[in-house]
Amino acid sequence: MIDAKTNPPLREVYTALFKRWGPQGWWPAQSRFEVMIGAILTQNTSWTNVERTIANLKLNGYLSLEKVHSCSAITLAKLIRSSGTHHVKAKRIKNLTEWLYNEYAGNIGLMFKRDTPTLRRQLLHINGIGKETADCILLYAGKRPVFVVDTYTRRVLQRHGWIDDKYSYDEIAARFEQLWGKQTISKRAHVFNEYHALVVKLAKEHCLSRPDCRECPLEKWPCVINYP
DNA sequence: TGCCAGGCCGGGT
DNA sequence: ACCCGGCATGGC
Repeated sequence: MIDAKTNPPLREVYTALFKRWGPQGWWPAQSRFEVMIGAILTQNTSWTNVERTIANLKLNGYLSLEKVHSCSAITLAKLIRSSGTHHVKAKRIKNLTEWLYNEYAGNIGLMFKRDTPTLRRQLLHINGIGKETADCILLYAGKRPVFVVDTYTRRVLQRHGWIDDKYSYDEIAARFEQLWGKQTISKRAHVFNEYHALVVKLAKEHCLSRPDCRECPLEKWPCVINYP
């Protein structure tokens, strides 16, 4: 007996989303360091505000590890003001760069030679980097096959009755990761990259702005609860 | 105008 | 083990 709760159609959902919108080209950045900074800046913050910040950092020549590491947290905070909670985020970014220098001599290439479980554990030890931020770095800067679970992912899954709200981050990620378990690492990384980006697109451009959900790519799987 | 955005931490039960 | 306030800007 297969019910949607224990066996949600996550593969079919991916197919439907990808067929509808195609590849999303995430993460929008020109370097791995830019991905890492962006992952912290976007915590509870809209991407348009982060874009402003990234542009400002670039304009002032602060989009390099060396520069960010050598400046003060106050200086950095002023530069990233448009992302909100800037004093908190300046400290978090400094924590990250300090760790990069202490652990990897400021060499991001060296850092990404680590295996995924070790690297994830290390990232989670940095104050200001939680599971989603760590996984964004692993997936979008490191091409590791980890699934990023954000609030949009939870909402979409809940809305269709595929999870209840007590599911942990790791349990949800494992559901996705297991479904592509037999694929190669690069194939999984590619799918998880596009999948997360497509969920964000679905939530932002459909579910949030159109509660009626007409033309929804997931109309084959009707919503069972109202969108929160 | 008030509410929210691609979270996370620390202190309190 | 949960629950909650704080952080803070810019867009609708």
